[in-house]
Amino acid sequence: MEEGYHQEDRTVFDLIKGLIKSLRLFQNESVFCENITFVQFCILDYISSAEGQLGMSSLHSLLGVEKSTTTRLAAPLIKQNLLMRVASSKDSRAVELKMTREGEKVHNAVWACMKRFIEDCRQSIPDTDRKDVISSVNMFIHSLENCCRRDRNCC
Amino acid sequence: MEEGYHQEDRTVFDLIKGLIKSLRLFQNESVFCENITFVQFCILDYISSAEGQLGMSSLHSLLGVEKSTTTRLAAPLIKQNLLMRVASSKDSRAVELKMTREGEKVHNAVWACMKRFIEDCRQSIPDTDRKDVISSVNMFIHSLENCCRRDRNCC
DNA sequence: TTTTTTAGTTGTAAAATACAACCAATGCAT
DNA sequence: ATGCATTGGTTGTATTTTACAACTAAAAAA
Repeated sequence: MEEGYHQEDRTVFDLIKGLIKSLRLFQNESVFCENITFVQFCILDYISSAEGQLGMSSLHSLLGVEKSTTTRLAAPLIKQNLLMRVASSKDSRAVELKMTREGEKVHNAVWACMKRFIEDCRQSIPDTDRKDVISSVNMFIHSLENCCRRDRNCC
Repeated sequence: MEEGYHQEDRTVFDLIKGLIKSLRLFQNESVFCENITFVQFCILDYISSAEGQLGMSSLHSLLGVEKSTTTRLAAPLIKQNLLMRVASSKDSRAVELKMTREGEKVHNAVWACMKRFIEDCRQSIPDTDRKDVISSVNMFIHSLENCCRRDRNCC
């Protein structure tokens, strides 16, 4: 009983290592596509999904990083004129990020590129398993997030 | 048909974003546990699994990073006397990393800590779904790796 | 009205990561 | 045996992500 659980602990850890390794392609720090990084593309994508405008604090929640990190991640996109900062009408402390016309173009171009990669992924998974895979990966993500939320005195 | 595929592209991309977000806890750059980072722990773990000794080029394959990165990642572990460099008997260019007694202690301590986290993860997933989840996440990892291997002129 | 919380920026700093360049050892082709 | 290609690994250089602390000002709560 104890032995079986031990083995499964190892299996879960191997999954985590495997995921980190295979997802590293996306988190590669060098320029990813159209002169932006993968995380920067994610930002454009979140804003695109929010009808072209999103508050910094919403964005920081979506990204799951510190507020300071969100400021730094958005800065190159503002500099490249893919996003613009807009004062919030509701709270004068707050800033909203708005997609520019240029930002839409870059978002679309990178998404077109991304789709080719995703289609390859999809084709690697048999049709019959696909829904199970999607459902199970979501379940795994939620279990990871569950654990991240708990108080810990270590790790 | 086209519409359905489009929607599924989005779903896969959302999975990738979700995974990157939830795995970020591990890749947090601050010290993770026992004065080492998560990736450094992975290195100790790979070496532990290889009976305490592993070549640099094997390690760089397992990690999925550039050789230069492997050198940098191992350096703090050598400095902290958790690993030691050993010349290869087969190829005088090659270096092998050997676990020290201290390294074993740290590896065991961090693994004990890691197990608590993994047990939480495991408990979040219903018993009935667990094997499916493990199998499906593995399938997803393999499909990502499949795509990473293909030649690309972009991304 | 006062205190607490929140929004976001900036200073500072660390870790991971890559590419180029390099040197020497090994493997391969002739 | 010789010459060329490949491999093993390091170092220089540089970028991105990321966090914590400190700060200011606005909003919310007591």
